[in-house]
Amino acid sequence: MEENANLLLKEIALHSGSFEVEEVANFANGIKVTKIKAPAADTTDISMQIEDIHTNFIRNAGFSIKSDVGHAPTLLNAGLTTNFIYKVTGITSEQAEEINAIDTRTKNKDRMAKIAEYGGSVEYYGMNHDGFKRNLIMVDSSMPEIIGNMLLYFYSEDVKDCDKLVEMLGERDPLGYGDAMMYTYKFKKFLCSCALGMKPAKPWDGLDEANGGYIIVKADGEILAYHIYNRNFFEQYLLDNTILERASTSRHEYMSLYEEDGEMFIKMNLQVRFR
DNA sequence: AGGTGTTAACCTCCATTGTT
DNA sequence: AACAATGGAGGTTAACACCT
Repeated sequence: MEENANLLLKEIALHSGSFEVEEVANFANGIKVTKIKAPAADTTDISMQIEDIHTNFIRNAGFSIKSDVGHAPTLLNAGLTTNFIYKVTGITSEQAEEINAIDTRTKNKDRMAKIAEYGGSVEYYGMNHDGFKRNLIMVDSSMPEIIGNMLLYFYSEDVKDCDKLVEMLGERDPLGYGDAMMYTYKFKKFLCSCALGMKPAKPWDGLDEANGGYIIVKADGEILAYHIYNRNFFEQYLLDNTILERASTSRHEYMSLYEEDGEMFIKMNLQVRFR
């Protein structure tokens, strides 16, 4: 086991992209491992029996494994479901057409900049998918608005670190709490929910699927576990190590101005990745 | 110290794969 | 067909060593 694990780690570090390691594949087949990942719908990658030495309490717990050896993994994947809708005022149809035509490599940023240049203002309006909205409301009734504002900062001001974005929320206080802590606390709950099994489109029951926590494989192969028992540490880890990402605009159909009932809107997409 | 070329890391955007 | 998860191409930026 150890020999093959080390070999595989070495090979992964050596290659980029997809490749085959025949020796390890043969070994895996030999120990009756034919699938190398859990089904996409499962958050739990591995089940372990945890024994508490203080209470002798033994239980089975599911852990989710995230690896930094290859590409940075995602915490929440983008989809049409993760689009947020914004109302845009102060932009004419002609200007909108011009803005939509911007097709630079950094078109997200550039289009937002152009809207600002033309004196347009963008304001959170709603969510694209009622199912995801429901799930967010389950975490916190203000979550759609909180994340909606956060996304707006991300796309218009080019700040992507979650911890910085939460700080900005605290300073600007879009929901009028008068208390910056509120945003940090609530957003951590959101990240935690994602980590433990909440998916955008699937109605969430609020129960933790990966009820053990996370196992993180660092880039050098070192393994560390975040147990949900230390929930505060776990949540802090998530906040400190995640960024928002711009997913494909064509694929997820966002970042284009469009008119509906004489009013103008734009969609922005949410995707969270580890850094 | 300041300029310059090279390399590595990071980003952005898009694609693929497997599942339901 | 929609969704979740992850891979990958290729450009941009930062870091570094080297030279003047």
